[in-house]
Amino acid sequence: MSQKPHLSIPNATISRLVIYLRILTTLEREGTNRTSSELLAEQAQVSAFQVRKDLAYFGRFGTRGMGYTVLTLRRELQRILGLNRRWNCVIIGMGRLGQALADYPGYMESNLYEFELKGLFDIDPHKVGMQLRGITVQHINDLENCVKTHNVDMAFITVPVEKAQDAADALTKAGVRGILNFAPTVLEVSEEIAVEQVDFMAGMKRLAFYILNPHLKALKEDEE
Amino acid sequence: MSQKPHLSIPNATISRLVIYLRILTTLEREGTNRTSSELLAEQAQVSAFQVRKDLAYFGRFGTRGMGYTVLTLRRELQRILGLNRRWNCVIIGMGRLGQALADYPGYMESNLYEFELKGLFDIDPHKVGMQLRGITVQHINDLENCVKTHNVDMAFITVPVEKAQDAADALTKAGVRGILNFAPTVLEVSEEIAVEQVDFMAGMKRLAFYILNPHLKALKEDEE
DNA sequence: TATTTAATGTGAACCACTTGACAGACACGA
DNA sequence: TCGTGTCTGTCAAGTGGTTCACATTAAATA
Repeated sequence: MSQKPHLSIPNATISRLVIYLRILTTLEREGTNRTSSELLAEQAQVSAFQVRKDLAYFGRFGTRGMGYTVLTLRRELQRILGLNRRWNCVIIGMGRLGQALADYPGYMESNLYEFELKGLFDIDPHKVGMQLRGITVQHINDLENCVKTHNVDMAFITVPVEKAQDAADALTKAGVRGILNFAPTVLEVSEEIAVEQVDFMAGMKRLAFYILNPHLKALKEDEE
Repeated sequence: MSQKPHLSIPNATISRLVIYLRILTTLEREGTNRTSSELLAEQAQVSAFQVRKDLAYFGRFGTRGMGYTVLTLRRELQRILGLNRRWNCVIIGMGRLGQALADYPGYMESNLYEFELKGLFDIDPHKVGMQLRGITVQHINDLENCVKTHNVDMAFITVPVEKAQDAADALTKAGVRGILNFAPTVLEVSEEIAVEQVDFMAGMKRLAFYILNPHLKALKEDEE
């Protein structure tokens, strides 16, 4: 029915919802109509309890005795995660990683379009003016203007680590509501701005630890 | 003193250790000699209790009344995480992302060298033979040979999502002990192989949710 | 050497998340 | 239409991680 985020929802639940959605999208593409908490659990490598519990935070989506309709549950998860609307994005930092992200073809992966790049930014005058996917790289000074005119919701920070906090500050000032931070540092931002971290070097280091300590095998994922 | 991983150590603790290590490395570079749980906590955006508890899983590294010696604690964390040795790595999938990773300059970031690329692989004959950072791209069939001769510890999977499980299977067969998976899918691998996920699209989707539900502001990180 | 100060290390309390078990509800078949 | 089987939704129990308070210990100073 309606969105009813109770008192609190585990962080890990959100990560898993993203995984369930991915599985459902694949099932749908394969032409499967029905599924169950058991099957979803197997694919996501969690328990069936967990799947049902995760879904229960947001409502009732199945029919007892029958399981879930793939199409319906996929739609519901998409709605819950906010992926039934378009999210306007910008990239800050047009180094190698920023360019790769700008060129990434998979932003509009589902039937409903999800993420759209509205601007590319760098501080280096040599980078300004470059064209990527039909978008011209602008100077960081023009960020605020772009955010206002295009209603930008979120930004990806792909600048060198020592510039990441500056980028976050500029984004805050410009009025962005969420940041996906690829720089290996903990950003300081105001309460109202959501931050998610994507850090592959940290992943490598965790991996090193778990290879050395196999008995502490990761019990769950999170993410990122 | 010695590594003494008790019964179990929280997953999140390992993620935080990586962050503490990063902070200590920066402090050291800035010439700071001493620090405290309070200061580390502030930088890592966790509580001082948490810092001390996390460290306590592995031993005693500070002096009461004084705090921690940056140099010592940095070394200890490096040892705990297994970053005082070299890790031999390969990349599977020489698409855009694989190439960017191969070209990444920061693998040897600390005084002790940590990660070293020993091979690059792809299934596409057009990619085989390419040179990146002085390494020649090989066909996936030569993976096992490379793993054996170079004592490869871990691999990065950067193939398209539908090929990721095949890559994981090949790596398992070749005898790799850890996988950093960039493909948006949950890999099925044997118990003994550690897997860490790096998934920026999942990060974007979580971000969308948290922008829509600001009151559920992420209380901690885990990265992924 | 005694005293003071300061910040660690840790056992216990607390809280949140996961696991479990089962009642409830729906579809299907007779 | 009634009975049966099945799988969801959820309340309760258990586990694991975080928070807390404080005793402990080391350095500095007189």
